[in-house]
Amino acid sequence: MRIATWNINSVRARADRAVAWLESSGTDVLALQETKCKDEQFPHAVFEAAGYEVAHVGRSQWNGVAVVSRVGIEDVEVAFADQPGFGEDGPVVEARALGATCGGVRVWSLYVPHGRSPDHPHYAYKLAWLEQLRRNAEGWLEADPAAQLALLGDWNVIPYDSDVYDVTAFEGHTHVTQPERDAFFAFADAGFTEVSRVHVPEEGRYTYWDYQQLAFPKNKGLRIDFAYTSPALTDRVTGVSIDREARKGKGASDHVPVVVDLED
DNA sequence: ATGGCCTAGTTGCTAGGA
Repeated sequence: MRIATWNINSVRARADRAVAWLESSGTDVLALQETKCKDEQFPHAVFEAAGYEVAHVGRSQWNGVAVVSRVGIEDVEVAFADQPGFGEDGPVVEARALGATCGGVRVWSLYVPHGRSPDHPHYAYKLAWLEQLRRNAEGWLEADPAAQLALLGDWNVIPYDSDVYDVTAFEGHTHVTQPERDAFFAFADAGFTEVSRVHVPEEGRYTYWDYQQLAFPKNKGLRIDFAYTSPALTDRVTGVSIDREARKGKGASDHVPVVVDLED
């Protein structure tokens, strides 16, 4: 089975591109982030015509996450327990996490809050969000140590200095602060393995390139999209790839898919 | 090659992204 994660940066603008990629890559389950639409606006028909079922949560033009699958979708959750919210007029739970069981694997599509700047309330929200997700993940493993869990998504954290083209460009910014990195690595402490690092250990293998200033041709990117797997699922992983071909051409998302292969 | 921001809504500017 082949599973993947991709921040699509508007599913309405790129539904055809996403389905073409699903078919050409032979992907069975895809976690999408930043669909940027409400549920009723999601282009279901485009995916269904290709044989994929869709579970989506989107409440506005912002955020939005989905799981699409051709091996079934069961037990959909549109948030994790006690998922922190954000808002000027009181916290509102955003469409940033969706869980679904596909082909026996519990897949979570995750869009971690950006943080905006280290002194912005969004930054505290980001840390709280990651901590509460990690508590849930620990609980899922505690309840079933043999659970096959995949935490897939745009983590909005640059774990190592080598995961950015020039770390000095991020001084004073989010993504590289120690609390964010600690929150990211806490999932490893909880028993999960970030399998893209295992199979794609080389530096300069980014998953995101800004649209501006020829960032992609110059390979001035960030590595911020990751796949954490539980021990039982890690045992099944045969390979991981980052499909930078998907960044090419007019109309590309600024992120590319991270693909995880599992033995049957 | 891969090419000098993009998307959607409150549209002709603004917010958000990283």
